[in-house]
Amino acid sequence: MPAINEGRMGLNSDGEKGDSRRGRETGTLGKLMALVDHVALADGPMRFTDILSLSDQPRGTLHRQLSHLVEEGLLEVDRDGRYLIGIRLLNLASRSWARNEFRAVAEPHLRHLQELTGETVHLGVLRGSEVIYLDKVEGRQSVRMYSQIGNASPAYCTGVGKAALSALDDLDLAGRIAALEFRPYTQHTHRNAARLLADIVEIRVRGYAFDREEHESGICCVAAPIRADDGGMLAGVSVTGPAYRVTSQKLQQWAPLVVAAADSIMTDMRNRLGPKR
Amino acid sequence: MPAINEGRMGLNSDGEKGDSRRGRETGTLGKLMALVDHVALADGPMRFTDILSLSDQPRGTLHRQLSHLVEEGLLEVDRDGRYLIGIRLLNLASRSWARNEFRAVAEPHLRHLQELTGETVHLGVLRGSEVIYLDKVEGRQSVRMYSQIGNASPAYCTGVGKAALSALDDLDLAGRIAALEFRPYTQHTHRNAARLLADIVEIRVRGYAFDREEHESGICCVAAPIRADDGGMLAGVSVTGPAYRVTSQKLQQWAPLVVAAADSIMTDMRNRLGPKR
DNA sequence: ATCTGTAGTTCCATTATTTGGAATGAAATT
DNA sequence: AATTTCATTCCAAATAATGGAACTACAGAT
Repeated sequence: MPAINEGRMGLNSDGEKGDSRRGRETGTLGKLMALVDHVALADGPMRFTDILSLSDQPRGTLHRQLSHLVEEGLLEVDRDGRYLIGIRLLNLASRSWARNEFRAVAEPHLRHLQELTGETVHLGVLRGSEVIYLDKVEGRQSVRMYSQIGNASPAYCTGVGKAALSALDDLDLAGRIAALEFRPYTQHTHRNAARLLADIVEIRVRGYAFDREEHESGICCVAAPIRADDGGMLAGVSVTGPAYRVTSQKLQQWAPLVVAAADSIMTDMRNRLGPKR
Repeated sequence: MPAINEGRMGLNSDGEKGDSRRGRETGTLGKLMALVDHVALADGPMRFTDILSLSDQPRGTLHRQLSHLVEEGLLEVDRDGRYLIGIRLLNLASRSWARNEFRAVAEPHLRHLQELTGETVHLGVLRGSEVIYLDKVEGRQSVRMYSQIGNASPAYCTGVGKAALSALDDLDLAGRIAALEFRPYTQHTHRNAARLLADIVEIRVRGYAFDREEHESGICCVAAPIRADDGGMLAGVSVTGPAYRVTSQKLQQWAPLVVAAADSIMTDMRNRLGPKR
């Protein structure tokens, strides 16, 4: 089965602004991180002038900002003076991943779910109106494992994303949906808020979500929401596979397993965090 | 300690080429990233007061700084108000990794090297006096796949690190070594600059480096340097395995293969970058 | 209930950093 | 050689960060 990632990376993170524009300004940091985003979202290395045209800042200002980012290792310059994302980010991220408690708690359950179903299992957290994949367990180890982890996908057309959205209260949900731009990745992608909301209502009743080729043709999944105790964090777990193998019956059959895995993760989180402190 | 640089010390502490110096002139960003580092390096979530005791800043200042970092997603707060590394970093890092040209060019060669030797192959880049692992190809291991990617290890006691150091000119090398703190990870770890320098001289002559349980007991490797065209970036490739399986003979036997892989990667980089623009 | 200590948050005049227009370099292109 | 494009440096003015202190919240002890 072809990986669910690689070629699409440039596209899927493009359209939507991952998090609704907060009224708050973070001053200097916000401006700098916006630059990092520009460089991260670009298809390749960017020249000074490329960035200048995207950011509405004067030359002198931009130049110093980029210099600072490079000095801190958040960006790098290649020998042609073009800007790239720096590897310091990789280092920071690997730490954040290795020490992420939620991920560590979930891992055995993901593995178990993978063994039960034989298909790929994903763990993703909701961030704004995107899902960021925190972990992935595949059957036969294919190589491009890391490529999926850390990837962002739109919440409205992925199983994990819709499952997580379904756990939001109406107000919050409405806010995030308002920030969406519905982009037709496949013939089955929801085209508007009404269709998405109808789907989410069903998901709330059922307790689990389906994605039948909504994000990528030929890829289906069933997913269940994971609610954090404090409600601050929402996540989801899913079983994903190619449509020719993962039939509707299979999805139905796996749904209780996925829900059970999600519940186990929630329970473990509560148990681990409760007595700890 | 035999002075390779006694008289140069004054010079290279001033030299601004290597970024090993923490002479931060990045203003606000530098202070903020130092906080991110503190949180990233901690063993677990940190309370406000914990960070306060590490950073020498007033309460009010620190509070606002942390707020900004959280708002930008570089940090997160858990339900107890403790600070963690944010997943936005994971997302940025996955992009930097997926689009890293060097990694992409090297990958097939790493895979080939893995097949030839049957052991684990690493690709790492030198950053200051640390090595950050960019990629890893394992034989059949199922679990710890990306635990290594993005990790930083000291350059002076890893194969990849020593190989990369050996490609530096004397001045730069002296500067980075001056910044080192020799920590005895194992019985075989170099304890001082003299021993390390002697090793590096040998590596320069041979063209490849050994690590015989210098960083981790029971783990050996052979590594070769990868010099970037512009000299700005240095990297290394290595074959690593457990000492009981990876004997000295094996290391010797693999050395030419590792060097050949490194050379192929260099060639490919030149060919890809040259005509491209 | 009150006191006391610890942890976290907010406020605002002062201070230091960032800003941005314009001038200067440095390369390509004509 | 002249022109255009791109990148870098400078410095007065604008703005954002600073830090001391006052304030809230909560826990445990008296």
